[in-house]
Amino acid sequence: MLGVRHLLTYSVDDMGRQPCCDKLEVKKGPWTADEDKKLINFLLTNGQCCWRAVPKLAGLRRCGKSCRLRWTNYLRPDLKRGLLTETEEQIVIDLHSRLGNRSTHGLLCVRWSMIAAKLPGRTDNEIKNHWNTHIKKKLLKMGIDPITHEPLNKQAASQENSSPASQHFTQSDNNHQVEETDGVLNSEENSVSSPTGDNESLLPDSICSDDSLMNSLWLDQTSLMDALWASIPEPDAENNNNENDMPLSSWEDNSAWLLDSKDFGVHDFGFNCFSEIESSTLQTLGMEEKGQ
DNA sequence: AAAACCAGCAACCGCTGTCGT
DNA sequence: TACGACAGCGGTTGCTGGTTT
Repeated sequence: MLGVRHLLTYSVDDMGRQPCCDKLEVKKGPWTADEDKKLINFLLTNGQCCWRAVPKLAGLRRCGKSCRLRWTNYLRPDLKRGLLTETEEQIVIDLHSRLGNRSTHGLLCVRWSMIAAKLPGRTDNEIKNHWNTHIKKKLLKMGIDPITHEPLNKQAASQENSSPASQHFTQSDNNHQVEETDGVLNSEENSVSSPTGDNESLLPDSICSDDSLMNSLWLDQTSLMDALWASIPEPDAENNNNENDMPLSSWEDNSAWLLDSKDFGVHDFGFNCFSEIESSTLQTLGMEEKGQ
């Protein structure tokens, strides 16, 4: 880290928070194949380091943040490409029902990163996009509110009653309805793992306004989540019947999309064999991070 | 054939948490 | 303890390609 950081020219005048990049000279918009090539070459050679220094060192006129995003969401070799499978979708829906709408100040807040962590090769951005474009509509079509995961008709009825407290007690019933309707969600698990109700929106105002109580609820759920995640199978293990979803055993397998890329070839990156890089790169990444 | 509309996705923006000094 | 740098996260935007009129 220090090795890279000393390359940056800070001065006393720089005191105060700097913008993450020089807005005037930074390029925005879609990445070109050449930029991708530079970034990949740099990261494979040097490993991930201080992102702010990456564009400078890699010869890119990009914001460090932009480089990180491009790498993590698109260029990372261990990414899966293509649409989410049915199994993956189900996991996303299930986790969303438990993690979604977690809010500290009444703001919508979905833990996409936590969901993504359970889907190897998928990024939070990808899952978020897939949710907004596909799953949301799917659920609405099925008559399920994508935010609360309650059946829409039931929600409308409870809204008519306009009693927030009454919503809290409809959760387990709703889960059963979901199972009866489509069989997608395992409602028994849902109800067991969410004894307190998952969504703040389902809780009475009096409870939501009680910080200490909400904290304890959250802590309970956190431990529950640990147990839950341990019980969730890795999607790959289940998807063997799907030809598009064969388990990818190695970096090389996961990089198939790179080999197929029409924009640039493997040799453009300056290396010939991904498998050689797989171990060395990962080692480098780890060592570089430690060494910084 | 052209314009309007729509859906999907990549990328950006702003905020927050963490770490180092 | 305060402050700045940085990485990471989630919501939003805007571009692009496809479809409909």
